[in-house]
Amino acid sequence: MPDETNPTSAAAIPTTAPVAAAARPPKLETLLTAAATTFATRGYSGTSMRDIAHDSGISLSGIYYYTRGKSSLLYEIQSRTIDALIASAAQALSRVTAPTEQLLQFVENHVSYSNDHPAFVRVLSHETAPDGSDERREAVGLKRHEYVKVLRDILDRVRAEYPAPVSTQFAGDMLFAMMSGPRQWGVTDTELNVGIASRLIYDLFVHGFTGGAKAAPAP
Amino acid sequence: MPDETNPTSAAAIPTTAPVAAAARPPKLETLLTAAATTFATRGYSGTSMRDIAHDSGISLSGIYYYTRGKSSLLYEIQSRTIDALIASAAQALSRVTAPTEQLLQFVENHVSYSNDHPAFVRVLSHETAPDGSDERREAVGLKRHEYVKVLRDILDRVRAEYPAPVSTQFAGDMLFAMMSGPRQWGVTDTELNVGIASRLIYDLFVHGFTGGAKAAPAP
DNA sequence: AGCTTTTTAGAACAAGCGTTCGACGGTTTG
DNA sequence: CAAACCGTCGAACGCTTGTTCTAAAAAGCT
Repeated sequence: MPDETNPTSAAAIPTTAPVAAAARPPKLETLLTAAATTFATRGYSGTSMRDIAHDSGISLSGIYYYTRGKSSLLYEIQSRTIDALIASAAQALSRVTAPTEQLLQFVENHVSYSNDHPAFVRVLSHETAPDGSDERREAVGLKRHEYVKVLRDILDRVRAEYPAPVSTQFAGDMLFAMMSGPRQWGVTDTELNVGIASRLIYDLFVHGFTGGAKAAPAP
Repeated sequence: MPDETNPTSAAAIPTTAPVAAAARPPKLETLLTAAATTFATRGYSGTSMRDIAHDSGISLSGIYYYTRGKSSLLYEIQSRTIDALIASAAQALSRVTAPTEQLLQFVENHVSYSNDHPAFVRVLSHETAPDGSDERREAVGLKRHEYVKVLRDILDRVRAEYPAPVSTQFAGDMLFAMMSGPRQWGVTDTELNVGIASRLIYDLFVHGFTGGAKAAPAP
């Protein structure tokens, strides 16, 4: 009986495994992916366990063998996603040292991860469990804050080199808004290359729409 | 029997209305406000008609006297909001002529309206009816596009005066993302003055985080 | 006063919800 | 071979959902 909070699944080591063992992902993975996709499109409350069962190919009651329930599914998705995001960012940042270069790395990492796992990131940033009353919500919130803090520290270091018209906190939130967008309003073409998109966001955020030209309207 | 699609409610003109007639808003208004607030906090699917009944003080069945059903409630909220947003923006823009000044006016108008009616704007930008299959969804989408177009035209005019590193469409979406944020990530203090907040967004968007300084990391 | 129209609300409806239960076949263990 | 366990699923449970029905109270009119 596997538990969803199992750290690293002490599965039996296949010493002499069958040769043609297809390397298909374990069912928990399939389940979480299907759930994330459905949550992302229909919303948490708009998704029924029967929807997830249908989309994942697992029977309704079978889901409860792998997870404790609907809210646990959401928690697991959000928890894994923010963990992966933090780890991925840390690795990306270790490659450069200059503040502006680290900023670009952070943006590229976030955009890239969002592009690879759009459903998971969307569920992380847009959904919240109405029922899942626990310290779980706070646990996710805490890690999210940790991730935000990483960005803010970078911005502080950038600010030390160049003048900034707004606070670090405010600028950080705005940058997150840009990176998390756009599934709203005009909906910019999502198929532009990750590197290019990251660069566009970076340039717009750092230099502004007028590209650093001296121009301000009278208040 | 009032109809929700009634254009301007041909109510009887109170020629000699009772003197102490309390000027409390008509019930439809109360209903829509309560529904918008609940939709904004619990989400469309997470909100039950009984929730709305409770929050509005109107009985469950009484709601169906004023509206056709749940999805109609959402449509009415979104439709009224985008209409008001367009009208409000048009009026604000008529006050100035210079492109950058119009841009600031647009931002101020949007932020101000979002501050006055946060629930309505949130429902407009974040919620969508899963069931409300109709030309209604497209009707709202069309008007939304109209509103987006206003911003893009302004940006085009700004671009004619100053060089811009990104496309008008992309920049417009990013600006909307900034203005619609932040109910995510770090959650910037929402209680800062509307005028100041608008100015911060404007400055960050136009001049960038480095305030127009010459600085770019090596790619 | 009566009569008609507008507005309210309790009760009930079928459908869908999250979750649990008990049993099934298949593999591993003794 | 029997026993224990693992993974899986159909069926059912109690409860909530959006919506409708019916009737009674409130308001307007003559």
